[in-house]
Amino acid sequence: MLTPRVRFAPSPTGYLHVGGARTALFNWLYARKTGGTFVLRIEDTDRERSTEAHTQVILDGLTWLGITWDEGPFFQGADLARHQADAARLLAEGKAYRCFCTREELEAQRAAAAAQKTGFRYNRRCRTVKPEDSLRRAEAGEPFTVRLRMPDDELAWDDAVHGRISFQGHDLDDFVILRTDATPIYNLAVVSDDIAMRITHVIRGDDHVSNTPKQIALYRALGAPEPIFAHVPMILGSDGKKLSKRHGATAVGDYQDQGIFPAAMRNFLALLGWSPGGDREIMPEEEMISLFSLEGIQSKPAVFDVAKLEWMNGQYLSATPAEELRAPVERQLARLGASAGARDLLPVIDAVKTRSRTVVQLAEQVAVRLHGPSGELEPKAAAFRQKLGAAFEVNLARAVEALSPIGEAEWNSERILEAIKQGAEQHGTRLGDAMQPIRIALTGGTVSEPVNELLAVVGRDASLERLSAVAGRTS
RNA sequence: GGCCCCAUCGUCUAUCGGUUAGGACGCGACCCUUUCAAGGUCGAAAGACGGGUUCGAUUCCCGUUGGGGCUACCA
Repeated sequence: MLTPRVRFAPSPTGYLHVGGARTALFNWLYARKTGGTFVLRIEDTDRERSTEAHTQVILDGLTWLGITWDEGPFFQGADLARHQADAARLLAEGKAYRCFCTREELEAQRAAAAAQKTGFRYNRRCRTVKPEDSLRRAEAGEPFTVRLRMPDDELAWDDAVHGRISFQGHDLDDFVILRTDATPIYNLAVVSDDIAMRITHVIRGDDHVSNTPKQIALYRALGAPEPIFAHVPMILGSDGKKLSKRHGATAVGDYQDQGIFPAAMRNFLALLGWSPGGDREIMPEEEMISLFSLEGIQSKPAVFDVAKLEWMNGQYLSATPAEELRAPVERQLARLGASAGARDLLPVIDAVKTRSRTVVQLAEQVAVRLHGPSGELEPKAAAFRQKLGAAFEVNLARAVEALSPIGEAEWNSERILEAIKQGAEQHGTRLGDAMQPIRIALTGGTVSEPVNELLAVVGRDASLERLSAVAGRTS
C-alpha cells in the first residue's frame, strides 16, 4: 500500500473554527500515525471573501496547536489554468456541457419551486443543445456556465467512518463546474487539486457528504481513481445545532486568548468524536498518534463542552512546572498592566496554581498577590466583613501587631502561622475570624491558599502595609 | 419539500450478542481544612419507541419518532 497523502483545505473566509481545527488534527494524526504526508491547501477560489489576514490566522492557529504540515501551503487560486483545462477536457469529451440559462431564469425557477414547496433541480434544458450550436453561441459571445452531465448511476462509496453511503445520480443536479467568468466552482477545484496532489484519503467534515457523490462523478469523468473518504461528525453547540458564532467562542484564537494550553486544546479536540477505545482522557501527543485510527471516529455529532475543556486545561496546568509557567504568566501580567518587577514569580505561581484552570486566571491571582486587590470586595468578602462588624478592623490591627515583630529573614509560613495563632489565642479570637480578614484585605476575596502561605507569598512589608491600610481605614 | 447522515447517563464516551451497562466532565455528600481549590472516598444519572432475527439483544435487520447536514455561477 502506498503511503497516505492527506490534506487540510480550509477556505480563508473566516477564523480557524474549532471544527476545522479538529478536522486538521485528525488529518495530522492520521498522517503521523501512518508515516504519510500532510498537505495544507488554502481554498481561496472565493475571491470576494478570501483575505490574506484570514489565511495568516489559520496558519497561526494550526502552528499554535502544534499541527505541522509537510507540504504547502498551496493556494488553490494559483491553479486556475489546470481547473479550466480539466473543465475543457470534460466539455470536449461530452461529459460536461455549456449552459446558457441566465441567472434570472434560474432564480425564477428556484422561486417557483420554493413556492410549491418542492425541491429545486436544474431542468437540464441545455443538456440537449447540439454541440455545434453550443460552440457557435459561445463563439458569438453568449455567456455560459459549464455543467457536469450527471450520470444516472448509483454513486456510492465505503466511508471510513460511516461505512457505505449511497446516492442516486438522478437525485443530483447537473451542477455548475465553471462560472460565466470561466473560474472554477469549489467541487471542480477540489477534485482537480486532490487528483493533482495525489491525495489518497479525504478526511473532512460531515457537511461534505452531500458533495461527495458530485465529486465522485467528477473523479470518474476525469478518469482518476477515487480516494478513500472519511467524514467526521460535526461539532454542535450546547443546543444541538451546528456550532457557530452565536454559541460564543468558536475560534481557536479565542481559546488561546482565554489561556487554554495548545496541548489541552489538542487533547480535548481529539477526544471530541474520536476515542482510543478505553478510559484514556489525558493523553500525550505520542500516545494519541500511536492509538489513532479512522475506525475510532464516532459517527454521531458531538457537543462542544467548554467545562470539560477547562477541566482538561486545569489538568495540564497542574502538571506544568512553575518554571515553564513563568513566561506565559509574564505575558498575561503585561496584558493586565501588572509587572513582577524584580520579584521571583515562581513561589507566587506555585501558591495559586491549583486554584486556576487557565493561565489567564493564574495571572490574575498572581497580579493580586503582587499589587494587592483592585476595586470592590467580592460579594462574599463584603458579606463577611459586614457580619464581623468593627471586629474586622480590630482583628486586622491585632494581626499587624502579632506579625510586626517577625523580621524579614524569618518571614515564612510556619513562623507566620505560629504568630497568628498566638495572637488569636491571646485575644480569645476564633482562628477563622483572625484569618479571614487578612485574606480579604490581601486579596479582596474569600478564596486563596492558606492565609499564612498567602502572607509569605505577598511578603512582609507589602503585607503589613496593606493590612495596616485596611485596618486603619475606618477605625 | 427532496436527498443524505445519526441515535448509550445533562455532556464526551466504553461495550465489537451473554457486563450488577464501565470511565471522564458537570452535579451532590463526606473526608481533609483557618476559607476556597486541589486530592481522596461515595452517590444520583443512560441503552428513544415498536417490531423482528437469536437460546439470548444496547449490540444485527426493518419501521416509527426525534435530531443534524446539504439543497448557490459560496467554500
